[in-house]
Amino acid sequence: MSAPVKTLPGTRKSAIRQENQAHILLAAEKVFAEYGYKGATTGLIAEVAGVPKANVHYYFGTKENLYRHVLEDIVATWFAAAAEFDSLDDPEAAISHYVRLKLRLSKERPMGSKVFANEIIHGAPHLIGYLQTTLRQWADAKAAVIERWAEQGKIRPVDPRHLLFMIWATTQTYADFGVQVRAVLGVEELTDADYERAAETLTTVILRGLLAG
Amino acid sequence: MSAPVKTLPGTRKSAIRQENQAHILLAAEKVFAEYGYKGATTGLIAEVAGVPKANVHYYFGTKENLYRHVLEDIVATWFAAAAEFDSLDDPEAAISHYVRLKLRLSKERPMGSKVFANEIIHGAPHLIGYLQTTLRQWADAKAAVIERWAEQGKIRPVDPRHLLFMIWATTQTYADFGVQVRAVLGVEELTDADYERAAETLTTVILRGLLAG
DNA sequence: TCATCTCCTGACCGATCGGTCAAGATAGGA
DNA sequence: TCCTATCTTGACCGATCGGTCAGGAGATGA
Repeated sequence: MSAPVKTLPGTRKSAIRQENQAHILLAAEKVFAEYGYKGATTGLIAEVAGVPKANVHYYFGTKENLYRHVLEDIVATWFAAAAEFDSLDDPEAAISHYVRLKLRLSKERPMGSKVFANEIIHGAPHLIGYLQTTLRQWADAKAAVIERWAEQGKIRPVDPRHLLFMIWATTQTYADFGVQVRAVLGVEELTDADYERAAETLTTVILRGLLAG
Repeated sequence: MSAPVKTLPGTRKSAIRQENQAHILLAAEKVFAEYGYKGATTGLIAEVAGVPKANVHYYFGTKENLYRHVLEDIVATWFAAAAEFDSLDDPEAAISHYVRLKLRLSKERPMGSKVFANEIIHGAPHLIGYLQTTLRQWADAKAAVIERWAEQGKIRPVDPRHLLFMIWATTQTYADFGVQVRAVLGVEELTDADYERAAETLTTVILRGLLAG
């Protein structure tokens, strides 16, 4: 009776609401990854999720808002994973661990990686703030750790940020450019052994490239 | 009077035709890179090219056909560049040369790289044949060269294809993920010095990781 | 000069998409 | 049981987009 504020109904989290939102989010991640933001249609997302199109708009309002939720979900997952980087003092263990972690994310959540890649390629209109604040600070912190390793003689001097780009690029390529990887390897799908081989190659080359002596 | 075949008029290359097509292709590469295939509109491409929308369709027929031309242009450029890889017997010179070459392409033709990346991320519907034939054969040939290096003791044994993925990913990330790179480095635009620093880091880490001893 | 291509372009069309809406179905606490 | 908030859905709408077309403007060679 008081203020008829135009919010999405049901801010409270009913069981039905939570479950439907989760289904739609999962379908949206898949469709956004496969067709891009513009190419994805709310109708197709609804179809994949197994609900009428109006239902998608009932729960998320606009396509833009749904996309934002998908992005936030991905960023949160990745950021949680990134927290494990500096838990170790030993560069060999830390980098090896981080590379394998990122590689596992590429394998288990390729759709999320593709949505993120798409967003960045197109200028990161929704994530530019995140890149310039949170991610940059995170990278600064990691760079400090890497530089300390160099000072302590644990690794050779290296530009820490370019090293980070290197790790990100080499691990995410197995998700984002999966089709190319499969074509070159001549396989239908990457097996656990393929991923292990990738992890072995990446960690070996990078660590040998970094470690002193 | 004979066969009224429905082809695009003027297969002959008039000066006007060539110039207009070049303008439109350039604009299309930019718009496709920025907005993706679906997100790009023929109207915007026309506006960027400085011609009426009908003119775009006059020269290229469909959006799909225009996109195909843009892709072919990019693939041709990249493939021409790739030919320089095995011109050298020395792994250090060959890899260093190839990395710097790819990095220069990322710097000078980032839009093309983005269009290509977009195509691959979305499953490469137009390039799957190219990936499975031309690119795969090229990669096989390069893999043989790399394996010979290992047999000759010039480098340590390494999976040659994963090494290629590594080089591709680390160099192209400076074009495709340019926004992220700039945000982390805290700069408005990458300078020649930034690219030199990237080249130095990449070649150093990879070569130290590869070379024996 | 005339004929005949090629080029140019505003106006238009059908299809599709994001989003709305009204009305019915359902669930659950009092 | 009844009431109310939430959920569900087909039908619909305005906007936008790819593509078409008719007809005028230029160019070119005979």
